[in-house]
Amino acid sequence: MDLEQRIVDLLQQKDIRPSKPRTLIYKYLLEHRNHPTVDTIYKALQSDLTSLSRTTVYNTLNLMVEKGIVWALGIEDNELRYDADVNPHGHFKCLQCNAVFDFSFDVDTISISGLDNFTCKDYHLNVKGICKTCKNLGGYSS
Amino acid sequence: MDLEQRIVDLLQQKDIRPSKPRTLIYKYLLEHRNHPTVDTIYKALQSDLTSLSRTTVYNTLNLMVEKGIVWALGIEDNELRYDADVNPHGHFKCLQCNAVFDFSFDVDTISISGLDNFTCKDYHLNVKGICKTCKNLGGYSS
DNA sequence: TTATATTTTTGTAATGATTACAATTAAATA
DNA sequence: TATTTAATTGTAATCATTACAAAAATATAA
Repeated sequence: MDLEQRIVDLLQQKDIRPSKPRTLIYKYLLEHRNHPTVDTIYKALQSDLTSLSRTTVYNTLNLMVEKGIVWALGIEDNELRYDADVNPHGHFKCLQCNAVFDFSFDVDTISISGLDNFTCKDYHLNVKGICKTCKNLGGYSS
Repeated sequence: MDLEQRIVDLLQQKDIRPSKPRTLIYKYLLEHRNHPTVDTIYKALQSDLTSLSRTTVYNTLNLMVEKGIVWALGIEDNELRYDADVNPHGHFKCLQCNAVFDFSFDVDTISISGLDNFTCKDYHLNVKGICKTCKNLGGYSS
């Protein structure tokens, strides 16, 4: 089964009617794991779907976040970024070069206190610091 | 030593000149741990400092975030919230009542992969789910 | 099929948080 | 005191996001 069909199946399974814009937007997210913004997605898809509206990108992403198949990331604090990976995972942001790196962590190993009897659905770990490359290049004190 | 003086000392130690607005804003954050917005802080301090400008609140918070004594939280996705607690800690957001709860976790117990040779400065864990109260009240399926 | 109802998409206008900027005020230094 | 520097203020601009109504597409019923 090809990718397009698998996307259609997933959307239907999540009660999202698989229209052309929705399928394309989700496909873009699957194929671009660099946490794109609404504008990036909108501009990238204009060649495939000339009639596409920016509002549709917003509507679609909001719907998918609501249905739990997309994450909205508050990495930058002026605009949201989107991620098709909804498994527990984290984002490291380098304070020097501002690059964002994905990393994985094991939820079960975290000893959390203060959430007894809470139902936890998704975990998102944000870490800030200096990435390997910037460390090697030097120039950052402390 | 009283609170005011301890705030002045902290600010000076962080190379922030302890002006009246800055001291008051930081004091407000210390005494209100409910992740206030810029507007909440601005309105609350108007009675103490009638000349206070919204821009000053923005400038001050940005400065303190930069100096590492305040966190900017992307809990709501339309506006930033601020937190004087800069120790590793997490925020739980209830998907039903939208309340935000602080919780603590032990950084050292997390098994992270993908950040070898990265310098990690601060850790922030975001969890979404259903809080204890909403669970007891029921009405949320799945 | 055809008609009707519902959902989706679109484009423009409005909203609202945040920043830019220049003028004013306050504080530090000589 | 005079002078330089830093902080504060208020207004205007920016820009991501949402509201809304019209148009288009899709589903349902006769």
